[in-house]
Amino acid sequence: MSQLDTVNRILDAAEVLFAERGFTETSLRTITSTAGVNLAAVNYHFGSKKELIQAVFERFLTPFTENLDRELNRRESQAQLQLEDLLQSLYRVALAGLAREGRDPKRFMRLLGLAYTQSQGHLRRFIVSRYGASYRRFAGQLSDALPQVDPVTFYWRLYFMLGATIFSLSSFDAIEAILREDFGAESSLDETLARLAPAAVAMLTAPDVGAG
Amino acid sequence: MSQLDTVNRILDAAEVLFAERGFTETSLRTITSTAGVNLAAVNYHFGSKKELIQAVFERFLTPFTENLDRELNRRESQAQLQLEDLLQSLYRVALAGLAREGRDPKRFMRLLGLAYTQSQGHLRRFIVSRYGASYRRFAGQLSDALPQVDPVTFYWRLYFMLGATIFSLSSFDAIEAILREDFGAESSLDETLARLAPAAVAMLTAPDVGAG
DNA sequence: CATCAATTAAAACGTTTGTTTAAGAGCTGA
DNA sequence: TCAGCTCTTAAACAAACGTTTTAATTGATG
Repeated sequence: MSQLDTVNRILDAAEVLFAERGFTETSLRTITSTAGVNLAAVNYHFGSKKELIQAVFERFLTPFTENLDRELNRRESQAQLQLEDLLQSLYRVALAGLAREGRDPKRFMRLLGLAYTQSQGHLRRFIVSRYGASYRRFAGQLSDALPQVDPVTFYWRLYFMLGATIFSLSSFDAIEAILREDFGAESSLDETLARLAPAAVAMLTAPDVGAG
Repeated sequence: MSQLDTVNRILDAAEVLFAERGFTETSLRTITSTAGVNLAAVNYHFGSKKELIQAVFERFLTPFTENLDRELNRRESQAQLQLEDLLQSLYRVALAGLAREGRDPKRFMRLLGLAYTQSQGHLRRFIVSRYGASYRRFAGQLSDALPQVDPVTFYWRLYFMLGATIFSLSSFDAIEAILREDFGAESSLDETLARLAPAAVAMLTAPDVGAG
């Protein structure tokens, strides 16, 4: 087993277990025994548990933001500012790009949800410093497509949209199971994104009552 | 110090610390030293850490659902099915009711977010079994106010709405700090709810493209 | 084949965790 | 006043945690 094997086996196991249980609830012993490697391998290859967590996110977020940036470049050169298209860029191009590389987009959203809600200060700092530029660029193009919306209102709605997206997609399997039981209706991720995009657009473009 | 004092001091400390750090990241020793009581008091009065977590939620959710049920009763007797009013019931009556009883609605939303995202199976079961009826009743009235929306679409949008609400309100302080820095605009919870309600309405009533 | 660095392995480290125990204190009612 | 119950206290428990150490093993290079 080469070094690269060991590192990837650890990342694979950690990614699945973190998404299932959270960071604190997943011990290094569970990760290493699932991966079939020695306990000390984590500290040897990654340094610490914190750095392993960051590495798991790096493996997800780097291709994701690369896909997103490519799409934002394409859009910028064409000066298109269609709102629904922009969300489709986020939802389809970036997520489908992940899927094409063999990474589960649902697991990605689940991890992203954890990054927001589990109070891991180091992780938030890591993500902001590493991927904050792409996020601000996307938010900027989104804001440009909504010139009629007051900036403060826009940013609140951006967080509403993020919440709706991260929350529902990170709990996708649970919600899907409930709907399947109650309505016998199977839902795919693509189908859910096709529901989410127009709902998000409606929320972003709602008449601004100008609270405050 | 009476027994009731000890119990309440523990609940007060646990509520704040859980909301700040999460369940696993908060030790019983931190809770009891913050509360100024003996370590063993938690196991004596509550039985275990899990039951303490449930007790914290019970103290929040019981008055919240009571307020909500009262409002739903009032609406049912009047046969009003105005969508925006219904959300205002949830947002203002229930949350403002909490505030009137001295309980911080922001902390409540933060805890509710944790309940969804931190994988505490026992807590989810506790909440569903105890407060599921009120939730289904609210969802039912909301569904009745949207007769034109396909049931499966409705339920997905319900989760989108829950996500937007829980996510943005549970991170209220963090978001507010960012907006204050970037725009110098202070945001109150009431103001944010006044932004959230119409955004949620717009999302729920968006044209149903009928995905699937 | 011998050498040397990189990697793996097993074991132990010191902390921290939730929980339990056993003794003490404080109050109540007879 | 004293028995009896409730509650608090201090101490200890075993288990689990992340990390470190030291030795064995591997694989490439001279």
